[in-house]
Amino acid sequence: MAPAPTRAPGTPAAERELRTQGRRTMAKLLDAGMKVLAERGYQAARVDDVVRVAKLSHGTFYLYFANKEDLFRALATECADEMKALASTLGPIGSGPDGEAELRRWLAEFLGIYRRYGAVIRAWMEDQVVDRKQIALGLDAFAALTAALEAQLAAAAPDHLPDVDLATLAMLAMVERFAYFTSTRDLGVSDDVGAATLATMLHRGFFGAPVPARGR
Amino acid sequence: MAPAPTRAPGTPAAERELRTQGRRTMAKLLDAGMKVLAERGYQAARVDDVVRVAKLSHGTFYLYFANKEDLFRALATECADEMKALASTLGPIGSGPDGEAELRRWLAEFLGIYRRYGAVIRAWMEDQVVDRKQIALGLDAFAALTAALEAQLAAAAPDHLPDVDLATLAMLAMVERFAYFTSTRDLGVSDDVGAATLATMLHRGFFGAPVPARGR
Amino acid sequence: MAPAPTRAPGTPAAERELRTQGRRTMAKLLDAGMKVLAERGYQAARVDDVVRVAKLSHGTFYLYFANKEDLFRALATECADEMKALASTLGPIGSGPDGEAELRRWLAEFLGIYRRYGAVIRAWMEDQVVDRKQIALGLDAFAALTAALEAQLAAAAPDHLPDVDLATLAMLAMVERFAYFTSTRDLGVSDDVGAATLATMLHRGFFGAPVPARGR
Amino acid sequence: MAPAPTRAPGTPAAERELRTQGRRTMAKLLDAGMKVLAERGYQAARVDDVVRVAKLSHGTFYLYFANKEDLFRALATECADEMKALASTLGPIGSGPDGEAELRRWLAEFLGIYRRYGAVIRAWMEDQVVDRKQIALGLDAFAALTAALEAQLAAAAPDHLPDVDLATLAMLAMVERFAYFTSTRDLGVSDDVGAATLATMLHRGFFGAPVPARGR
DNA sequence: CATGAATGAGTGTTCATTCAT
DNA sequence: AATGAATGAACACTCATTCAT
Repeated sequence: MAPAPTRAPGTPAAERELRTQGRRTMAKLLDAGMKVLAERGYQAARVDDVVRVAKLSHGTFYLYFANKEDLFRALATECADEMKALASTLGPIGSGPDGEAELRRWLAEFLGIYRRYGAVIRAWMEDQVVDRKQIALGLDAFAALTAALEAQLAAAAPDHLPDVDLATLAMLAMVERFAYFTSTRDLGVSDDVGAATLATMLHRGFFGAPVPARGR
Repeated sequence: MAPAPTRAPGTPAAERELRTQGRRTMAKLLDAGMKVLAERGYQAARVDDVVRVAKLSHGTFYLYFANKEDLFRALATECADEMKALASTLGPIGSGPDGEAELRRWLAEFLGIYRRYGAVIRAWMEDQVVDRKQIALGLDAFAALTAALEAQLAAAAPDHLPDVDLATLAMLAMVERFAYFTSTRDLGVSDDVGAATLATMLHRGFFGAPVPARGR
Repeated sequence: MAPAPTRAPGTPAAERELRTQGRRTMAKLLDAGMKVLAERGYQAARVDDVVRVAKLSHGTFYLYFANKEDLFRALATECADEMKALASTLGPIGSGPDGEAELRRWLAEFLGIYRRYGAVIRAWMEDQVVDRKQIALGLDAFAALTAALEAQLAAAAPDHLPDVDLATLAMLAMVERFAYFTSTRDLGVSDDVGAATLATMLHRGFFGAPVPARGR
Repeated sequence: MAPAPTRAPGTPAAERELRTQGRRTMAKLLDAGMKVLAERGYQAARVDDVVRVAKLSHGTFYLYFANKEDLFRALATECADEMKALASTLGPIGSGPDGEAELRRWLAEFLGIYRRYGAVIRAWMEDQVVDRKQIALGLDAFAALTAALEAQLAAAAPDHLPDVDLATLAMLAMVERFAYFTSTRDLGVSDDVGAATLATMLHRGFFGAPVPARGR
């Protein structure tokens, strides 16, 4: 008899149960949000842009998200989840060819995530975010990556690096910027080539891989 | 007092001749602009903030700059000049201790510039800038740095790096992010310590410096 | 199931014939409407609130009422009917104890009506209503009350009051506000006590009842 | 030399020092606010309406008030001040002609205040206000009036009233509603006539004034 | 009969820029 | 040379109402 546990319309959809169409609309908004974030950046992203890209009306947006922040928070959560999952997959990186291969594989995966969530990651790195919860999500995700990398770095290069913490930070920064440049500037660098180049440099610079003999 | 050469009020001061007081006011605005840029970031910087920090009125601002962009353009010009000057001072970087020392010196200077103009450099790196002229200024400045670094990198490591272009880009990115983190997050890292750490890593990772033997 | 008499969906139910369930739904909406009106007031009452309280969907509302106004008009009609019925029951109010008793009885009944329809009455008194038809309903209902009171007042106090019209108005206003305060502020005053107090004051102030001798 | 203690533009004017023109504009906004409040009521009052009446632009409004609430708070403060001042002027009200005269004088003053601040007073009485500070202002002002009236009522009629608290409340309510009706409905009742009628009724109903002998 | 979804006009607020003094 | 004041376009968010299922 009771007409089902419907929530108040107007309640952002995170707390409602969505039907097929509702879920499709939500996905449209998330996609559009990601697109707008990538194009305009965090501060300049307008709800207007999002709904235009999603081909929906202004009002519909607020049927699914409490406000602009809420949409970005949802994207940040997705991204943080992916990054933490990625962090857990990093295997040992010795100074030999196997180590470089593992590094290459891992970096390629990172570049893949960056292709979708780059704008979110950038927003974290560049301190564009004001919202507490989102900052926390970012710190969390980065902490996971840092921990994974630092563990391998410490194992591989116990003493030739002046400061493992700082080195890890530098590595992460370099990886992120590299991903940014190769994904936004049209450098014509594929994920695979990018990952390989980056892996080589990092392997030598941080993990103690030997530099091939000069000349020949 | 001066009979003629004054322009109509509203003409940005760049094209007027300034007396002592005028120059002082202009300097106040530039300083305030830099401060606000550093605190708020490019997008969030408000003319309001600038004039409040400069302790001047709203109207005065537009006596000296045609618009917000114009102020930031002026700051960008200053910054580009410093960076190009810095680029021209980079000496040869061999794989020995002299090379590392030169690298360290140069990086320390860069960190110094970053301390004042970090916000501008960041705005360039992070594509926050929309204004064509500013983008051009940034590309120019970065091109100078890139050229200087790439020249030394090519001389030092003719063939052990897969892609010198990309490697240079990665280096620059790393240096900038490193500067950013050490200058904004309170990591308690002095310019000197930072430059030393960074120099060591770069020297080994890019310039072919040998890694000290493992263990001992 | 019923072959013909159903109207196009969207036609407010006032003009449709309702089955058992339909009548139940309508009652739910009216109840919810009254509740929301009481809590939020006329202007702030949202269709959203009404359907949430009624545990029905947004669409359903418009199956029964043409619009928000329509619901409130229905409530206003109910209330006006009750008030007019009440008006017709007021008996003579002499300056003796019988008069006071009659006044007390009548006021108690009024307080009862106010308990359910207070929000509607208040909306009338406070000119919150914009809708012509509702205003007319209110004027009508108040006219009935006024006429009844004025008749008794004129009979009881032919000449000691400066202006019978104005006095009646003042009485009504006082009664309404009294009902409002005692029903919303938690003054812990029961309908009976309230009616008694009010009756005493009105009886003396307007109907010429003697004030008991000072002292005792 | 120091260019004066100017505050940030954008800071609501309550905290800035205003020049002649600024003060004029502020007054315009306050007047317009009062007018709109009276016409539209608290909830329906739009900033748009206020600036249209004041013949100012939208942006100007926010130069003088932090937001809509802030304007109404300013009006409420003015009103509360007037009411508290009025409360302090109420003299003894005996059951003789002098008492009635004092009551009449005081009521006439109240009606005067109501002519300007009626909309604010009504908003308080009718619980239209949501803002905490404004509610507090209203309670304060009403408490002052209540205390003044109650003191005189207690002195004049120590024991013939069933409940002095409730009686005071009823009196106040009646006075306010009376003021409301005579000031909004076009009843053609001047402040003086209104005050006289009201004074007579209250004097007899509450302060124990004798009712003139029936008939003659 | 009922529902979830979508819409768009309306409202409060911010901020770069112009103007009169 | 400097200032206080005014402007209006842009943007976030709400809510009565309509529609497809």
